[in-house]
Amino acid sequence: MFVVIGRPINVLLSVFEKFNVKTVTWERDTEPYNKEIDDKLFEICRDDGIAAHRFWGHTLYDPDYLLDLSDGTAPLTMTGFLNIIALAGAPLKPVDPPSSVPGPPTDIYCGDIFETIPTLSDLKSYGYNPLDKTTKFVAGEREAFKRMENFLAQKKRVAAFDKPKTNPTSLEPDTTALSPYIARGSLSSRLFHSKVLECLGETTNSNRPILKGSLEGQLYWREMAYLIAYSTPNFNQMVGNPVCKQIPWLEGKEAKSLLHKWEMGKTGYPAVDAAMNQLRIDGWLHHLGRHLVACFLTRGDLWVHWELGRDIFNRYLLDSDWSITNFSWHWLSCSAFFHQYFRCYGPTTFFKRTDQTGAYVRKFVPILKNFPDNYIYEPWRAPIAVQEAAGCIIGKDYPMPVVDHDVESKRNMGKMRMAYLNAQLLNLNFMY
DNA sequence: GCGCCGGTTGAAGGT
DNA sequence: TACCTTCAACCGGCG
Repeated sequence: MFVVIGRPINVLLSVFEKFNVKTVTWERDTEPYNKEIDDKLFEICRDDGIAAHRFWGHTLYDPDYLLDLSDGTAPLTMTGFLNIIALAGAPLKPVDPPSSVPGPPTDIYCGDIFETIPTLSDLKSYGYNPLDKTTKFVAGEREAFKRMENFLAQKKRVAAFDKPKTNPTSLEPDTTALSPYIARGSLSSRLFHSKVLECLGETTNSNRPILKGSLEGQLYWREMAYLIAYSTPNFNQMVGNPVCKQIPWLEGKEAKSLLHKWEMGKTGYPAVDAAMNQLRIDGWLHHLGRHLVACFLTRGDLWVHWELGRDIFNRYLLDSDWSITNFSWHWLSCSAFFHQYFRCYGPTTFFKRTDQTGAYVRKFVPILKNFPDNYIYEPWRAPIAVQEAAGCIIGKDYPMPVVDHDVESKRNMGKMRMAYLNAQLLNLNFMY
């Protein structure tokens, strides 16, 4: 592997010239930035008489094929998406790796090119600004395969897997935690899909219903997010995004201050703060933990713009993924796909379902570790004597709640109602 | 235009 | 324990 650094088209052109390249193959990508490079490169190859072969490899299906099957418009519900999948047939199979590849050219220097894979420090001089932290996720394909095989060896767990029922407060991930490997390309979605079916004794040809919460269903959620992200203009923002509800979120100074408290785990709600601390420490957070904090930041409590929360997620998540992260923030903020804004996650109640003693909070907000169970999710309600005994005074050692959830969540439901009404009025004005 | 239905994962209070 | 209803009452798609 060579790593070449610079503006993609520029460095590729210099490599083409240097090695007198006749054929180029590459993997296509759905994100706007890569789409533009893909198309430009394809044109350049065509004009220069270089054979160009580009393939979809990151998703189960060729997104253009799925769009053709759905009249050019991506379905906005999972049910609609699965109808398209029923037409599309089985996903592409993973391809075996080649048994051998040609050796590298001997003379490889052409500008900023690394003969071995550069380290993060090497990249700092190019403006890359990595977080200075360690993670328990070891990088690489070997590790990805090991984790996948370990999970798939638990056949009952694989067969019974139902994402909404997994435990967000488990101290070890209750889900596969393969997302960093899939997002970064260490584990192919097609390989994982075929291994899951193999493990369940299923074939891609049988006419089984696909359960939305199953492992297979999860891969189809990913696929749907990619298709929508691929085919929706301005999908990474609210303005100019045709599927996104226009909602008057907080954006300025006030939003920045609330956002910072949220990011740093200082909202005063232990469940929210524990989840945000895990996000920053581990670079990973359970799906439902993400739901809790994303709802809290946006429509639930703080009314901060989802784009700001999305940026924080992308900074810390090892599995950050342009399509999926944007899709999910639409969902949680009730900006698209999900509209039942009156269903709101409770910052003091949601984690209690799976963790009555607050073990998760005690791990990730250790200042609270000596609070009794009945105050662990609302420590400000503890009598001062209890706070003193726990060695943590609320308002001094740990913040008071940044907002009153009972008041703000109700008020925000009213704001959501108004925003939806305004959207309808705008549509009417447009029509008449 | 209207009504009906389904929508991956809420909370609280039931059986 | 697993499932039910109610609460505030949404959207998009379909007939």
